[in-house]
Amino acid sequence: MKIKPEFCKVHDALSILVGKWKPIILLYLMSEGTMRYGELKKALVGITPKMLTNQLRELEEEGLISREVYREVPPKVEYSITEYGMTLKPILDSMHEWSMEHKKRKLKNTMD
Amino acid sequence: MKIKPEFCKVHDALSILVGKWKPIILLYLMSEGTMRYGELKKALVGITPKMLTNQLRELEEEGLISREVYREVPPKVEYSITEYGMTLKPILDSMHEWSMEHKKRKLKNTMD
DNA sequence: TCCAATAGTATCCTTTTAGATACTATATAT
DNA sequence: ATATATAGTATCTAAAAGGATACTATTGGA
Repeated sequence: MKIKPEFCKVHDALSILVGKWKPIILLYLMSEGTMRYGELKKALVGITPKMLTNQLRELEEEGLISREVYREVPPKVEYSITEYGMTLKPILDSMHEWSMEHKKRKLKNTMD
Repeated sequence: MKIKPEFCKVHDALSILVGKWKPIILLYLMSEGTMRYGELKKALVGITPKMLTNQLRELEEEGLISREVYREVPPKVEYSITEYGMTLKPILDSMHEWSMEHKKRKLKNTMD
């Protein structure tokens, strides 16, 4: 059996999740529900406005988060996780879980 | 609460899985158990030898696959999934599952 | 003696992703 | 009239990931 990456479903799922700040943004919104642009910017230490906007747009594009603009001055924009985005939670949780074990394992190996 | 990507466990897990061909290689070895370099090369349509070697080395580095060299000519090298690598299977399976639903969803949305 | 088969390396180039930094629009409060 | 707060854009640069292509070592068999 032959295959190309484009036809690999796991590859697809990963490509939606990948981006230096995407998992963190999702996790934040999953636990907070809603956050303003500026709040996210403060929480994500080191992110540039360009990257923040970019990652948010890509997540929105996939329907994982939603963007609500309040027509005020100064501007107010709120981002929240969608119901659909929440369907990713079990996957993120199990990755978190797995990663903790992986770290332990690596530590043990370097001690031998 | 503030956070950097390096301290995000999900980010860590992803960085192990990411690479254009890594998920496919893992899935192959999970289902086949063992494959030779050349078999993988044939299966992974379009991969260059450099990339194949690179992805295999990185997966080996993490302990997810193992490499066995037979001292023969012409050379024979077999790659297999490790027991440890198999612990990723539930995660890959759920990503596969999720991705199929995601595709359906996208399709439905473009039809509206 | 020369070729075939296998599992790679080596080198150079292109594309993608991310970082740094400066700038913008606008109603409100002073 | 000016400064302020917020949510971004714009532009340029650096680093990482991936692709194309040619090359190598080895030895048993014709």
